[in-house]
Amino acid sequence: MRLRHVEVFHAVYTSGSITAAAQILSVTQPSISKVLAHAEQVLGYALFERVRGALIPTPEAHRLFKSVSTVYQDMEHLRRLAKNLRSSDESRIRVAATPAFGLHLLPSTIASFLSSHGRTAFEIETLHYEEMALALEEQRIDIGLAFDPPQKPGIGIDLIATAEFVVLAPVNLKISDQDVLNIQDLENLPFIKLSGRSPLGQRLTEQLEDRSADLKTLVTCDTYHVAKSLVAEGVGVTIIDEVTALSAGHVDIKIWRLDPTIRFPISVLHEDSQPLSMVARQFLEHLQVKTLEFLQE
Amino acid sequence: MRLRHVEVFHAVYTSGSITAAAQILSVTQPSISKVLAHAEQVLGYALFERVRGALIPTPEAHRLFKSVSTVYQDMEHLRRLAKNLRSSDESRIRVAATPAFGLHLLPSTIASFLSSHGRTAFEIETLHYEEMALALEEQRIDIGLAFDPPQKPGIGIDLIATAEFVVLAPVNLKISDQDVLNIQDLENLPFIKLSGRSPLGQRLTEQLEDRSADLKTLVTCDTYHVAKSLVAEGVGVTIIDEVTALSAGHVDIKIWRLDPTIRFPISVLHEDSQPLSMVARQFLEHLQVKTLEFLQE
DNA sequence: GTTAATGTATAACCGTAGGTAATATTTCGT
DNA sequence: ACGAAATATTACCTACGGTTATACATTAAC
Repeated sequence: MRLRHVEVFHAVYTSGSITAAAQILSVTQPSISKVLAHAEQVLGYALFERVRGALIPTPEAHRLFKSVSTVYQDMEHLRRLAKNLRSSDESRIRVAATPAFGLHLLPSTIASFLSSHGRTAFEIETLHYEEMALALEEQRIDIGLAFDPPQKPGIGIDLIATAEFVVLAPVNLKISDQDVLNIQDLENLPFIKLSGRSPLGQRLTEQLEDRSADLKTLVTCDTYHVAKSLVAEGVGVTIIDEVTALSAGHVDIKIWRLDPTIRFPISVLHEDSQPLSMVARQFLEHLQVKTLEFLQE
Repeated sequence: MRLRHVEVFHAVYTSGSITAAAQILSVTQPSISKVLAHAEQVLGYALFERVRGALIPTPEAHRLFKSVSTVYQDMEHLRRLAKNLRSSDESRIRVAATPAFGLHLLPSTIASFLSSHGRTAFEIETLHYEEMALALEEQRIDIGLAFDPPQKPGIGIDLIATAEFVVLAPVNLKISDQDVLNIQDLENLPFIKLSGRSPLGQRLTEQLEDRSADLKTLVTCDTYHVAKSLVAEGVGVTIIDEVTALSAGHVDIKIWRLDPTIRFPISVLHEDSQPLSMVARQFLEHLQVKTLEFLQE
């Protein structure tokens, strides 16, 4: 069984038709017909039942598909990695960040870094954590910036700062006279919750459970800026990371500190086996300074 | 990057030489030279440094190798699966069992099954659990027989019996006047421990820790029959599954029941998506009956 | 029932990746 | 200096996977 057989089988199985598979793989239909027939011949059994023009996968095809899929995906992964290894430009920094950083802190940091380090090229992506780990493995990015990322073999994590959760509420909503709130103060207000899918959302959910807070969750979302916008619209209150909270555009919103505080790390991710370039390390220094400044406001 | 590039790169990287790689892949040396050169050409960077005849992997090669390995392994897995799907003989039963079952209970069960079901063909393998799960996925076997197997997606587990741990001691060793022992009775004796690598060994280790038993472990081993042989040789005492304990050849060994008992399941594994043949289901019936008989002795 | 539309199979042809054998070249050990 | 061992180069061949053109089968439309 050749790789081409795998690719063709995968395309035919997922598209359900030889003609469609041909389009996916950008070749002509007879080519697919022939390769598929050849595959069935070397395997010794049929992969599809040709019944009245339609292709129906045989039981064997169903069994094969799972394994074929992983081979196919791994091969894609390998191809991307191989491609990204080609161009290693020491004066270019490829950064990925979660949306929380990407929308404000990272751009302003890059702007000030560029003013002192003239000709450095940047590539920026906003990714969620899972894709970030993959992008690092594939060498598509040099550095990732995220809250509280889970450990992964082959990926190094450097702590650059810690931050805390804060409460966001519409500016006209009077919750308390104090400048700090505790979770109980929020119990009767409409609450906007961070999804448990992200590491940070998970950490918050755990903490809320530990403190047996009984919040009235109205909306759940996984991008922190969305939660912030909802608050600005007056939908309800939320508990959110400081970085998003302090980002530009917080008219109509009041920020309260939380008591007791819930802290979390801000970390930089990079591939263990790939030493960072000199510029990249300088940038990380700069990022740390700017982050600390930003949080002190 | 074609699959052939992956195969050739993998062979050269692992063998460290083009000539050796050619032997592994059963082709001639010039072929490898050419394919490797072609791979480097399409990738756009060198994979090996040709320094005085020797091939030294470049940093890029090291980075690629990990991904290449998984593609390679997945492809092997797929090829075996594809091959095993070819020949599905309804009158043949392919069974794998851990050594504990394989050495006595399984052979005697098959013998008695054959006397009533004339022309059934059997294929038997003894495997540890991890390989068993793989063999099921690859359709190399129809049924697996194991103690307390961990759940795995796609693999069904049927309980056929439960058994308990017993103490084995050399026949001349006087431990207690009772017919049952508790763990504390073993505390000053040389102990032979089951490795925590197998599910059963792990379960035992946990139980011993829960009961804070302070045993003097002299030898650790992962095949239960080895522990039994060590006891027969007078090396020490062990706690072992009933099935191994009751297997043939237990002269020189005394079996004690344990109090309180530690029970564990005996289960049959099979692929969820692959319905068992009629004969296979009859065999499982038979196996269950024989197992229960065996444990009642 | 004929026709149009859509999808698959077959035929004839072709370029190239990947195989061969034979030979040159390089480096190491003695 | 020379033989042994590994890699590179050359010339050649085969078959896999591509092409176009066309035949065939099934469904939908009228």
